[in-house]
Amino acid sequence: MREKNLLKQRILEEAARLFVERGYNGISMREISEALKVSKAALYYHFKDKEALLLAILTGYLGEIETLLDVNCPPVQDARTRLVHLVETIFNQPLERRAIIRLASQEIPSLRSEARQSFHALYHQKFIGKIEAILQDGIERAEFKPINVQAAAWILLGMMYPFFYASPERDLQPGDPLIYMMTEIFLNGIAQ
Amino acid sequence: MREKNLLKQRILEEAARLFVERGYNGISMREISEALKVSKAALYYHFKDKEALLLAILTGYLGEIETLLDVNCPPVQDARTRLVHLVETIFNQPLERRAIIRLASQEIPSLRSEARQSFHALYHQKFIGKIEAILQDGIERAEFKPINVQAAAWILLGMMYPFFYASPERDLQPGDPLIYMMTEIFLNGIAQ
DNA sequence: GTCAATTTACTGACCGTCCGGTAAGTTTTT
DNA sequence: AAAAACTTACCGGACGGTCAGTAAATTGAC
Repeated sequence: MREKNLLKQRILEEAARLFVERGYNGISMREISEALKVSKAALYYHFKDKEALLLAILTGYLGEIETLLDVNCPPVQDARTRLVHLVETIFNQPLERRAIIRLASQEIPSLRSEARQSFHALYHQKFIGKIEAILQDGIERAEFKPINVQAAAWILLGMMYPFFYASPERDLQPGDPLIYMMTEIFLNGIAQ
Repeated sequence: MREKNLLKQRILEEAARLFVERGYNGISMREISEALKVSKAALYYHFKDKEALLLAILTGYLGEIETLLDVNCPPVQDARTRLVHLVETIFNQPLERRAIIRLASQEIPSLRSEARQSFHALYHQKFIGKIEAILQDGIERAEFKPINVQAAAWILLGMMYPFFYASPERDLQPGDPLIYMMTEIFLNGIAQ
């Protein structure tokens, strides 16, 4: 039982790396299998098809980030503090993990419509919705202006987006002053 | 001469629409030709290969936006005004054109390395560089804090990024208060 | 504890389809 | 007539995906 599903985990990691680098449609199953030095059919033993592999990567990461956000931004503080912790939580993730957030929003159109709809709901439930909830809470506590929470969540996410690209100069380490700057810019903008 | 290159123009428009919708690697030459009701080979009469078609779309739009920015944000005003006009200029573009900015940053990794490098330079020269120049000017005029202009340009662009996706609710019309809000958030954040 | 039966975790060969791209011929414009 | 603007027919190869087979691990009857 100790080493069970070792290959499955390696497939998830390597495929995530490659999809982030060159996009879902830019990577073939053959390339993934060759990178792992296994047969292509081995991928299909662990995942029904290519789309299932992508979905496993995305939903797996969404689960991770949901847990982290629930732990780091519980609704027991003021909304400002919670937003600061949310941004910090995201940038505490290594760039290769963070980049999966970009992969998700980028590759949603690549999913077949059934999977697309259900994944879109999950993405909102486990990630975007958390941001919107904090913003809504801040408005009700009169910490923030009565803004459009959906749009505000997009804008906050958008500010971070450039730092979800795998590139050394965009790899902000925890504590980088730019993270602080981004948070301040946004919070000052929406503060009541 | 009147109708010269009529098909070429239609190819550029239809391919842009499809690439924006499903990505460069998600659209085949056959699909583009079928959408235009011409043969696939007709595309190859006007464009050397698929990559040349993508590059023509991207560089064509970069040329457009460069002209617009040079006209609307000349270096004869304060940096704040120029940035306001820059954001307005972008949102004066119809969503389907704006979305090409996203296409560019998204599909740069899909280009073969030679084209990738030269296009990356062009992208900087005609677009990102303009934003950085205004920011640099604002810093020198002591309008803005002495920030990292490259990162600040990314953040400004990032804030707009969610509105570069083709979706009705993200289609900000010129004059939408959200545009004003975005600009204010950013400018307040970097103002000296 | 042994050993046959079954399940797990793969491999190698192969499938039909679609891909980007081309060569040669045909129609249309000048 | 000749150049421009296509179409038709085709190519080799890569694509996602499947299938039969198998070595190794696990299980269960005795």
